[in-house]
Order: sequence, then C-alpha cells, then structure tokens
Amino acid sequence: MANKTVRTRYAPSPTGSMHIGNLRTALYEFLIAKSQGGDFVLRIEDTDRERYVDGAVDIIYKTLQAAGITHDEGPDIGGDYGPYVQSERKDMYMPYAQRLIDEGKAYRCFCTKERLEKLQEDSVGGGYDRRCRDIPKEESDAIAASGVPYVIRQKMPLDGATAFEDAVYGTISVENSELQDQILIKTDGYPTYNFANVIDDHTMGITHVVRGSEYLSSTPKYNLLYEAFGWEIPTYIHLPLIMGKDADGNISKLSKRHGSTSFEELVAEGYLPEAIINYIALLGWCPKDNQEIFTLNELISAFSIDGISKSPAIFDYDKLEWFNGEYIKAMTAEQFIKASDAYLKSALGGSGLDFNKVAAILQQRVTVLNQIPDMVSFLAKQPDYEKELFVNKKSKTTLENAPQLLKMSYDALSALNSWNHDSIHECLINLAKDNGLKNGTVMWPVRIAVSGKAVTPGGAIEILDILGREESLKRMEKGLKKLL
RNA sequence: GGCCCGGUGGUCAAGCGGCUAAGACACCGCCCUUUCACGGCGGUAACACGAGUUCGAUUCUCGUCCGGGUCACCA
Repeated sequence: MANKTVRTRYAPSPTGSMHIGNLRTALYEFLIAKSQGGDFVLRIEDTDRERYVDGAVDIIYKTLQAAGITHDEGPDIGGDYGPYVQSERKDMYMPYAQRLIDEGKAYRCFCTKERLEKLQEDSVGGGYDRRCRDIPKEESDAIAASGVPYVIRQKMPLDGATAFEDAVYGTISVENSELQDQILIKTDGYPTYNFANVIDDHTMGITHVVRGSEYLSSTPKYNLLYEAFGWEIPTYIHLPLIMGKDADGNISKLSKRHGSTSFEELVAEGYLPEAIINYIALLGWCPKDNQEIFTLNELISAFSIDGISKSPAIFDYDKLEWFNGEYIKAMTAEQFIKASDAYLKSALGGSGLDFNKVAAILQQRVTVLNQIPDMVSFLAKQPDYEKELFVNKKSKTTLENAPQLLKMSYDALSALNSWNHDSIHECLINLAKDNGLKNGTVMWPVRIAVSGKAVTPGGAIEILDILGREESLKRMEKGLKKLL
C-alpha cells in the first residue's frame, strides 16, 4: 500500500478492427490495474496518418465496452493526464527531442530515405551508418535552418550492454552494438511510436507497461530513452504471443489466414463477448486453482502477474467454442431467446412458428449462435430426404415396419383433441406401451417424417408441437407416401 | 543471417529437486435417452535430445536441435 497507484494503459492504433491479441493485451492491462486497485487508461496512438482508418476509434470504444473492459481515463471521458489522443499531443514531443539534442544525446539526421534504403540493401543487417551523428552543432543548425528536411535520432551507446528486468521474462540483456540510433522525430514532425510511447507513458504516470513479447527486443531502446531523460523506468510486463496454426500445421502469429481473429468477427459469428474474454484470459495466464469459468470480476480478484506464462499459446477455436457453449447453457431462457432471435428470424422469419419453443430445444445444443439457421431451417421448409432415413437399428425400425409404425402414429395423433407437448407425449408413449414397443421404435419414424433429417434439435414430440397439427400431419402423410 | 525469447499429451496448461507428472478442450468407449446434444463414468496420449551439478532431475547449469519474435521516417 506504500507504493503509488498502479496505472496501466492500453494504447491501440486506430487502423481497423480489434485483433484478439490486442484485446487480450487490453484485458491483462485492465486486470493488472484493477486487481491492484489501480487505474486503466486508454490512449489512442494515431501518429501514423497513412494507416489511419476512419471509424476505427469507434470500434475500439465499442469493443472495450462490449468486453466490459472499462477505462478510467481516455479521450471520451477525459482525465488528469490528457489529451489522450497522440495527434493532439503532437506539440509535446519536439521539446523533449530538442532537449536531448541540446544535451548532446540526440542529433538531426539529414540523410534521405533513398540513401537509407540503399544502406539497408547493401549492408547485411547493418542499417544506418550514423553518418550525421557527428555533424557539429552549428553546422547542423545551419542546414536545418536552410530548410533541409531531417529526422531526429538518439545517440545509442557504441559499446556495452543494456539490461532490463521484465516481470515475466526476468532479466534481459542486449548488446548496445545491436541498437541503431533510433529515430525520435520523423521528417513530418511527428514522433515515432517508440518515442511518443515513452514520453506519453512517463507524462501520464504509467507504472506498468504491458505489451506483447514482440517488444521484448526493442525494450532496451525504451530504457535508454528513460535513462537519457533521467526518468524512472516502469515495470515491464511482456505477454507471450498468441499464435495460430494454419492448414499445413505451420505456426505463426495469429492472423487472417488462421480464421476470424478480430473481436467483431467472432461476435458476428455468434461467440459471446463474455466467452471470448474468458477464453483469452486463460491464453497465457493460469489461476492458482485451475478454475476455468470466470466472470470479469472473478478475473480481477484472481489475477496475478506471476501466473502469466512465457511460452506462446496457439488460439484454439475448439476450446473457445466449448466456453461459448457453457455460457449459452448458463443463460436464462429469456436471455437465450434474445440472443438467438436474429438467427431464428433469418431461418424462420414469416413461418409463424413459436420462437420461444424453438429456442427452448436449441439452448442445450448450440455452441455457436450462427449454427442456428442450419439447425432449424427444416422447420420452415422440409428438405427432400431418402426413405432410408426411416431405417434405424437401435430403434428397431426398418423399411418393412416403418409404414405400419408411421400409420399407427398418424391415426392416433390425428384423433387427438388438443395438440400440445403434453398431449402428444402422452399419445405416443401410450402407443408404444400398448403395443409393447420401445419408445424409440414409435418415435423414430415420426421424427423422420416430420423433419426429414437424421439429426434434429429436439425429438419427435417437440417437433410435432412446434410444427402444429396441420403441418405435422401433412408431413406424415408425405412420409407415408414415400414409404409405399 | 545477428540478436532476443521459448520448448510438459493434438491444444491450453499445473508443476517451481523426491509426485503412480494434475486439470480442461479435442478424440475414443460405455451409461442415460424419442435422434442429436446435454449430463454421468471411463480410456488413449506428454516432460525435445545430450552432458553436467546432486543421494536424487520435468524442475538447476551448459550445449545441440526445434519453434517463435525482432532487426523501418509501422505501430
């Protein structure tokens, strides 16, 4: 409690949809802050106007909201450390860069892009040759004043090594000779991501920098910047990457080729936000007691940094589907009716069928909402089917006995006074009992006749009830004809 | 290629010097059952390899191999 408040930040770039990897980073940042009573900040990093996508900021807000990841400060709600959009902070960066120039820790580089590209090609992995590093101050000022475009680079140490402590990976050390003189300010006056990041994190009082492990090898550069300014270095928490496996079994960072990888896509397919969050919380982190189903609040209280793993995790759609199914089963009937409504409409719109009844037989069987249309379309329009469907070994039905069986049920059913679940159930069960037959022997032909499918959500009774007397009997007549 | 990180069943993973090496998903079998599913029960399946430290290594060290990441006026 003696320590200052934990502050984490999620700093996405508005370049499109929200990738699962980014969402997981946001979630962990949120959890780390909240589990320690800290604040979670949202900052939009839009310094790359070439990749900027209109509407992407809205997607970020909507995604975080749908996921339940609420920020304490951000562009939309303000806070004491604003502005929270990098482009609005543009003027903040140059003074810091200038300060470094004045202190001899940074310099203007007048090299053209063309020259740099050439250097890149010629020297194998060598990169920039630091040609402008030692231009005298007066000369540099003069060239700049004459209007020659330039970038500002930081002078990296020529020898030695830079080490830092990561909360999950431990001590990591990199030779300074590996580090190039990094660009702080671009020709267009905008800061580079790395530079803006450090300035913003420091000025916003961020205590824990959480990000994917792809930043592990560039972290020394950040450290050198903090050191150049004499600022306190934040706690680094690098997260193992989320990987995908393609059709050939090759593994790489999760991307388009691996299927749906953005939150919106997953939601559009019928995965529930809570299930997605629950699943990705466990991708790279493990609670002390192996609990699997978590609400967001439970995650907050269970989360601890030492449960974060180091090795990359492959995104498993099967496991996500399982979580989704668990969440669907845990819904109340009303919640499920609401969640499935759009899918039901697309398959049964205008059929006049009772969606509530349909939803009831679906809830225990659906694992992803978009499976619904295919599962129920037979209710609106019976598919063509082969009479061989009437044959089922376990139910002891054959092409020979099916006609009599079906006729028998048809007669009994058409004599029914009231047509509802209970009356149908009683009718068919008694029919089986009175004739010394297994329930399945009576039910199988009926279900096939009214559905035309080998597998259906719900059994004969439920389908009969949903379809109603007229349609049910009509389908049974058709089945009888098919069998004769 | 240089540098960085990682390596427990197909997947997520527990383990932090001594265990018959958990659990979950997936898969298979059985039970339940008006199909399927749900549910219940059970099963197949793992410490990459080689040295070293130690009375004893999945656990510590080194090497090899494999995998990934990173080397931008992109974030």
